[in-house]
Amino acid sequence: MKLSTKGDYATRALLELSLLEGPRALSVHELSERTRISPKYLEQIMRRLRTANIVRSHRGINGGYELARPSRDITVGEVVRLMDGPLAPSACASESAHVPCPAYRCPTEAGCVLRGLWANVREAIADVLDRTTFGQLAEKQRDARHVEAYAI
Amino acid sequence: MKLSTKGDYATRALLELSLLEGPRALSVHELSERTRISPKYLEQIMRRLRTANIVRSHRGINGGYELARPSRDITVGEVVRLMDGPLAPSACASESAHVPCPAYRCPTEAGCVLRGLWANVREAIADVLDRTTFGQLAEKQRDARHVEAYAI
DNA sequence: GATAATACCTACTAAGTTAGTAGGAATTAT
DNA sequence: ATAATTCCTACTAACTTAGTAGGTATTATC
Repeated sequence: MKLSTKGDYATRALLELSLLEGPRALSVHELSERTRISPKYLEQIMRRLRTANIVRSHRGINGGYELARPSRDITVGEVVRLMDGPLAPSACASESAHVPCPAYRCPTEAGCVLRGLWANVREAIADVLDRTTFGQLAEKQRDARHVEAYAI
Repeated sequence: MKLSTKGDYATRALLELSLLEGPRALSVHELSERTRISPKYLEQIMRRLRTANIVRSHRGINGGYELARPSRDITVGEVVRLMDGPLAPSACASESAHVPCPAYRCPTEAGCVLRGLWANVREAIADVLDRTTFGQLAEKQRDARHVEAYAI
């Protein structure tokens, strides 16, 4: 049930953008330094986020990427699905990319209790990821740093 | 967040064994016919389930595999972890195979909000899979067939 | 005691996926 | 004009997956 580096890195980059004050853009170069992600690889990830309309870009010198929407309107679920595919453990239990059992690996679709189970798992994952926005994550991170600063 | 065929097939085979009346064994040959899983591949899976003490085997003619414990004492979570590894999307959020952030891919462990998120996902998945036993699944499947029989 | 069906074990492999890297074209503020 | 940027396609090494192959050990039955 592992996340790929693409999903991992995409969420990190978006969190970084969400932490910026106001609508500000960062270049891949800056983003890669802050997140320690290989710039060329991060570049691919950012472009994919752009075509999905999660970030938008400005080209040329002083170019970069910024969130296409307020961070509170971008869910982690949306991003993970984009980078890693459907959340369901099995294609037969997927909402976004359903494949009927006979076309998948099940010999018998009717009354497949396992499908019900995988659907429950999918539901549980989606419940967490679709309710979590980058706005929430950024807020939490800012709070944590605040506490840290006082603790020193 | 996909399950591998190993995890998929292992749960199918165990459900098949759980559906048997009383403590009865099935050979890999029989199991593979019922589940339509390649016998040689299924054999490997069954042996792995044996070393994990989920099934036990009898060798020689009339040999086969049977559940090592009552089906109500075998959880899906146990089986999925065995075949597919930890449930957590990220190693830093894993309970069974934790890897601290700095040793993983995070530059900064302290106050990592993403780790908290992945831990929530792990928790949600474990909640479903560790509470579901093969006894429950078998019961549901029997009920479903009952209904089906009446419906005809 | 021979036979046949079984579990056990190790090794191999083809195909697919992952996690990048390489190199250049188009764009744009200065 | 320059330099920093995004954009785009292609390539690749390493790893993982999903099996297959071939043989050994065991055991109920005849």
